[in-house]
Amino acid sequence: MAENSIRVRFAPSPTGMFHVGGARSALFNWALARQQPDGKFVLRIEDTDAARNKPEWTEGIIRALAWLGIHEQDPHFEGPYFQSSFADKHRETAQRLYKDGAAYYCDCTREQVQERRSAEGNPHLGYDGFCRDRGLEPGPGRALRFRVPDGGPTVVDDQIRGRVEFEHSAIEDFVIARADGSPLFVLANVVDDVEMGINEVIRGEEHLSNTPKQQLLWRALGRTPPRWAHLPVIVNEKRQKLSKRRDKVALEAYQAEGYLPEAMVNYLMLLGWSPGGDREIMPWAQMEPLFAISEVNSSSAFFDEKKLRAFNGEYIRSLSADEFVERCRPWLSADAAPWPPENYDDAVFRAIAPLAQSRIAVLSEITPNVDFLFLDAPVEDEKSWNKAMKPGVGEEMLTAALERFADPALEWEPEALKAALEETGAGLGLKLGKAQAPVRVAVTGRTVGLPLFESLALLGRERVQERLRAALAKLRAASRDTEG
RNA sequence: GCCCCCAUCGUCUAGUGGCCUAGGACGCCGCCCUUUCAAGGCGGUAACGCCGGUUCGAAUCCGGUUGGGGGUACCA
Repeated sequence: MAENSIRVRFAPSPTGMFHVGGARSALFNWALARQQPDGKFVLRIEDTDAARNKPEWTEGIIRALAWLGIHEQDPHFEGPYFQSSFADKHRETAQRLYKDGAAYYCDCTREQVQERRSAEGNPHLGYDGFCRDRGLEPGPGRALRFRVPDGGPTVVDDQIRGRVEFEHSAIEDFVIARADGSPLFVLANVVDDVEMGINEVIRGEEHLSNTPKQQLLWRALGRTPPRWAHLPVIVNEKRQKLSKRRDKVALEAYQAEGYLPEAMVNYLMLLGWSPGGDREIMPWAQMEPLFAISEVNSSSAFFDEKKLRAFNGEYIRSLSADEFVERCRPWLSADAAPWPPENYDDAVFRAIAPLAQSRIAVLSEITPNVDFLFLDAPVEDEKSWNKAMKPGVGEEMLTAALERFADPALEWEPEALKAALEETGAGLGLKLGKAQAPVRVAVTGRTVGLPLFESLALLGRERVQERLRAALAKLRAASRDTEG
């Protein structure tokens, strides 16, 4: 291990979904690791909870990281390690701390502490150090507590926040191992970081209050603490930390909607950091060398999906035609698409795709744009229908169009179709904008969509005529109903 | 309650004492282009929370205040 090279870590606990905040954290860490020839990004799965120990959770994490561009095969990647596999080391370290006198056993129950504190009139204060000097031996019901130094503060030097002081009087003698000997997060985390030679810890702000405790632990272990950096939290519209219960935080959810990883990465990097120079849309390769942890903002950032969408649209438009088609594939597949799989025609899709590319902001929107080509009948959208098929326009226009389209001399290609519809519309005193509406709804089911004449050309004369006739029939049936 | 963090347009940010009558982006609103809708072009809306100081000069430094947020477990 190159002694001076950076060793950062990303230490998620497997919960079955990958949090966007975690994603940003991972990205920041990754950039730092990649900036140095021997820099390492260590993935450590914090699976100490038995309930959080499903193998598929871990696979999900690795898959999500790969989606972001953080690949296991990259030489800067190390791991994954599993916290659970270091359990012996954790217990051993707890014992060492006890033997050194840095920690002591305590048999106070939570209730006892509460009672004593209430008696003092300070019910909100934490543990009171009752067992500090009782010299308790290890035994059942006895947890191990860290002896926080009496006087003075612990100073945390944070790369983002600067110097943060915590008075020791405000830090209780915290538990580092439960009565059953199992270690707590605060200990396990430090032991692992020590073991893995982590020299820079970059994590969410919610860990800032753990930091003085951990720094004390590093010192008690005779080690130099890492450099710390606490990232601002990502918040929702109500300015609360994003929570998986109430907010859309799963990276997988965004992926499923058709957000491109490039766009997500770009957007996430901008949450708390900026490359400066009025630049925002910037590929990862350019950001990576520019990123500096000390430039990260210290105030919380709202996760603005609208802006993410805009970025995504930008990235979609920058795709080549072929790439765009490939990226759309998951939404066209038999199990995802709403049409009968046998109706799908790749050549037709390839022909229409470029027209859709500038019109969608997330990939999943490709489906409603092209479904009319592969569905047996267009979707029924009442609002569209009512808007386009107004009396005096709908029936007349459809009738005229049908008549015009029946002319075998009419070339079935966009330009000719446009001219034809312009002409039929003019015959009814309608501009093209008005004239095309009933035809569009009859053929595609919707009032908005891809350019109409290309759509008609691709659908083919017969199917267009068929749909026009069906629409007319529906219209006439409806008017008979109202008259009768 | 206690500890800690934070504070520039609605949002993400640029800004590190004079270049700021505060720049960009998203959003929103107009206009242009136009077969619908987008895309694109042009233009507009809108911010340094408040009060004191320091200074010849503060968005930038200091103190306070207010307002947000995070943490307060034998969770991670």
